[in-house]
Amino acid sequence: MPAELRRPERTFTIRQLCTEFKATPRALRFYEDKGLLTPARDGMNRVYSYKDRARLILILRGKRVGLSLQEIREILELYGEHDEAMTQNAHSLKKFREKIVDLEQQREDIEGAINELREACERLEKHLAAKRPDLLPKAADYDQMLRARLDGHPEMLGAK
Amino acid sequence: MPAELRRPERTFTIRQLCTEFKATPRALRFYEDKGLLTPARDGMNRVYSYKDRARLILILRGKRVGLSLQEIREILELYGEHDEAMTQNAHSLKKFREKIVDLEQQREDIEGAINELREACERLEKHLAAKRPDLLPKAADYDQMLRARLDGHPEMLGAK
DNA sequence: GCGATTGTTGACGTTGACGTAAAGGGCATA
DNA sequence: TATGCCCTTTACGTCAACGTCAACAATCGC
Repeated sequence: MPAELRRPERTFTIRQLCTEFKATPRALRFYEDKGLLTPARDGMNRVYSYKDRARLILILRGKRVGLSLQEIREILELYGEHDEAMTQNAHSLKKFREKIVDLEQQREDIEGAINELREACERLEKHLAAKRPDLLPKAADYDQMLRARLDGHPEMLGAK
Repeated sequence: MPAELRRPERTFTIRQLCTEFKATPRALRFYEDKGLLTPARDGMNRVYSYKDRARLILILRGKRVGLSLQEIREILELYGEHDEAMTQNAHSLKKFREKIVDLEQQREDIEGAINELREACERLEKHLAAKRPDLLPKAADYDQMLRARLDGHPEMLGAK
């Protein structure tokens, strides 16, 4: 991650975050509406801190693994005030454990789905290779795709 | 898997499948509407074959990993007529490969999310243990949850 | 000063995946 | 015969997660 981004006093405009993470302003405002983000203001304009940016990363990842905004908010709130009503934290704990079980199941499902898709691809390739080899996509296309994924945010690869 | 369920001539009512997989009749009819299922009929009533049940399992797993019904249908169609328009299959192939990359990313995300949730749980537990040990859930609860998951469909554990 | 760009707040529209209610048929049990 | 229960279809409702559009403010370059 570039040192530039790590400087705690660094701030971001809504558009900067949007282009960085391929989101839309509407989405960020929506998250704010739902209480997942609370950027500062400069007059009317939103000013996102480095912490806000970190939260956004968590939000987006949460979404990718199928969490609802509501669930994501619960998780984010854990990083906030630690000395709230304890019963609520006990409740969070329970829900988190449930979610872990959920995610482990999901991981298994994904393994299975990947395997099935791989097999389906193999069958399709054989089928195509036999009858219409001209339609076979080049291996380069796949490379291209992979690179496109990694290009965007290399710093997220090992992000904690 | 009980031999009973494997007998190819075995059929199921809508309600049987619903209770088995915790779905609703509305959902199954909806899938049928969208072309993902095509059960036989006995008069007006739907009669699901063993194959229909297998498709349903695939549908539900597809959903769990975040596939849309549309995408699931494409996959299911692959198991059907193999000699359709080849260009369409070439298109499917491309989309499948994209989906695989997608799922691999998702798997990474899930790993990360699980780790974070585990850490969060640990922090919470320490916090609670220190201040309100009475609120700590028993380990037995977690066991209970795990068993509840596995109870339902033991045959799905190794399902292909 | 003017247009372009980027920002703001509503308010309404959209899409996917169903839920729900209405209206009815078929069969069993009391 | 009536009371349930489960099945059917058709049609409208809902919820999340935004998209889209309108109307307006602030700032930048020229």
